[in-house]
Parts: sequence; C-alpha cells; structure tokens
Amino acid sequence: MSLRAVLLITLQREPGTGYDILQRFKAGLAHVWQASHQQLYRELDRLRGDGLLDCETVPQAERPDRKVYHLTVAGREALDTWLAEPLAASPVRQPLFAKFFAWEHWPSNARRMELTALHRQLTERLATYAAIEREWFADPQALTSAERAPWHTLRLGQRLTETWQEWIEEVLEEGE
Amino acid sequence: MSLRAVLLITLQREPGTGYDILQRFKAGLAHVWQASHQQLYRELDRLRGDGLLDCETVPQAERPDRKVYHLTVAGREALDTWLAEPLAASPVRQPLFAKFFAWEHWPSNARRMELTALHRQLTERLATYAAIEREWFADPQALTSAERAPWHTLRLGQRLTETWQEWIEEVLEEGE
DNA sequence: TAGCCTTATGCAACAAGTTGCATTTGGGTT
DNA sequence: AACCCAAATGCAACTTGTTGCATAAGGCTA
Repeated sequence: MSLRAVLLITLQREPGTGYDILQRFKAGLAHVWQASHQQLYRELDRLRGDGLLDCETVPQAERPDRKVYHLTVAGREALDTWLAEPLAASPVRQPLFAKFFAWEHWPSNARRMELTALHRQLTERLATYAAIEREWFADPQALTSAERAPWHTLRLGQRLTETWQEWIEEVLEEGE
Repeated sequence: MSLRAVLLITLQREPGTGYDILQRFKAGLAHVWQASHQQLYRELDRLRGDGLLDCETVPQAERPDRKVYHLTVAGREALDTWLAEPLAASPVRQPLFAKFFAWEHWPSNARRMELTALHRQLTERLATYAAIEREWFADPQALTSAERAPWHTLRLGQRLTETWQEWIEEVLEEGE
C-alpha cells in the first residue's frame, strides 16, 4: 500500500502530526497524494503499531494534544525497501471515458456542462501548479538535484493537465 | 460507484455474461476500465438484486451455465441519471511522484530501471491503442458521431501516454 | 448570541477492491 | 500420464478508502 510509503517519505523529510501532513497534502503535494484526515490518523496509528513510526505527545494548552510522528530505524528500512522495488501498475478507471461509450444517451447539454466544468477545474489546477512553482522552484537550476526532483513531478502534472485541456477543447469544438 | 455505471453501459450496448465483460475490458476497453472477475460477478449479482439488471441462465453442455445479463427499465433509468450528473473528481494518488520526493534515498540504478521499465510498458500500451484504432476506427470520418465518440477516448489515451514517455525521457537524460 | 471556521484527534459502519481458493470439462503440451 | 490453459462461475477473508459522527476551545461573522 502506497499511502504508508507516502507517509514515511513526508515524515522522513520532516516529522509532524497527522494534521500537519494533511496540510502538506492540501498545499504542495496536491498533485502527488490526497487523503482524508481519517485515513491519515488511522494509518499513522497502524504504522506506529508496526514499529515503523514513533511519536511524542506534545500537550497544548486548551487544545487536543499534538502527536508528532517520526521514523524509527525500521521505518527507514521499510522506506528503502519500498523505494528499491518498482511499483505495481495501477488499474485503469476512467468513468468519463465510459460516458463516451454511451454517447447517444448522454444529453448534449449535460455533456457540454460537464466538459466545460472539468476544463475550468483544470485551469484552476494549473494556477495552483504555477503558484507552487513560483514559491518553491523559482530557479530550478540553482537547486541540487535532490531539491529539484519534485519539480519534475510538477512539470509532468502541468503537461498532463494541458493535454487534457486541449482534448476537451477539441471534443467541445466537434460539438454535435 | 462508477463500476456499476460502466457495467450498465457495456450491457446496454450488448447483453452478456460476466466473462464476456471481462474479455471486453481486456480488449478494447483496457484504457477505460479494468476489474477482476470477482468484482464483476459480485457486482452483477448486486445489480440484479437491486433490479437494475435481469439475467437469463443459458445451460451449456458440460460447462457451467452462462448467465446472460441485460438492463431492466430501472437499469436504463439509473444509467440516464448517472449520465446526466457530472462525475466527482477522483483523488490524486501518484506513488511514482512520491519517490521523487525521496530522491536522495532512491538508488539511481533502481530509478533508472523503474523508469525504463515504465517507458517500455507505455510503448506496449501505445501499440495496443494503435491496434484498436486500426480495427475499429480505420476511417473515423465515415462513422456517426456516436460511433466515433469512443475514438476520442483512445486519442486522449494516446496523447497522455506520449506525454508520460517524453517526460520519462527527459528525467532519464538529466540523469543523476 | 447563534452559528461557522480552525486546530487536533478519533470511532464505527460501510463501500470498494484484492487475494486466495474452489469447481468442472475439454483441449493442448511435455 | 501429468500438467497447464480456457471457459464459466463463485465464496470467504482481507485491505483500502469513504461517510457520518463526536469532542473541545477560541476566534470570527451575521
């Protein structure tokens, strides 16, 4: 399961709480991973149960305690193992494509609305990418290769999004 | 849940058994949906329980009976409802991207192997797309718009795959 | 002052997807 | 003769992800 590995990576970069990780997912990691807080808290607890993480409880005045997680040696080893072996191919699931196979039953106004709404969402996504790029990768050549690596993922995200948008435009133009 | 809708669409196009659908998924629908036979059989049974499908059991000499499913009126209505409402955005999960965030712990030979293997898989995928295109969409302009619609999904699949490949090449060139 | 947002965590129930195993017969391979 | 593959279906147990709800305090807004 990749969520575990993603948690190990984010905590290896910097220890933090479930809430912290959720914020990172929402901000700079939005094109990498998304998960609900329930999933995070449950999985962090399991990782601790399996000895891959450990946590220190930091009491706070008038607020719930913060549980700051960090990797154990076993966690670090598990991460290395995961990195060394190639990922399994993820199954294809494209519900939007399925609609194209029911073209004659898909009302054309619903179609137009759905595609334009998606196009708009993709534009917002590109704006988010641009903001992240400005903030973190203003001058990629000035960074070390490890620092620059995440920038590659951002660039692919951008290009895939653009490819989607161009396709939507073509489909909309063809109309019917 | 989209699997239900995908089943309704495929059976609306032509009634069939779980096994039939599995073959369709493996062949022309591979870039749209993938599911295991267990998932299909269970879901078909549930759809029948919910009154969206009905089936005729066709006994076969010396083989398990074939259960040929087809849509009921309720199934047709459920499909129309699903088509009319826009899809929810699917959560982002890119485990490969996560590895880029652990660049310094990702052994460079493992990295090269993983990326080249992925590139090869994408080449195979493109070959599959080309084969489907030759067989079904030799002359897209000669088809009705409903017949041509699935061709769009194939074209986006191709372009996304090409975008991925170009990106992999760039990352590999940049090297360590 | 009533209601929502943020911080911070969690349980319980459910839905979706995976993995392992099982059946039955004919055909092809080693 | 022994083994695997294809056709065709299914159960059981498990993992992963979603949804709904709950707590608790302070700050902001209508």
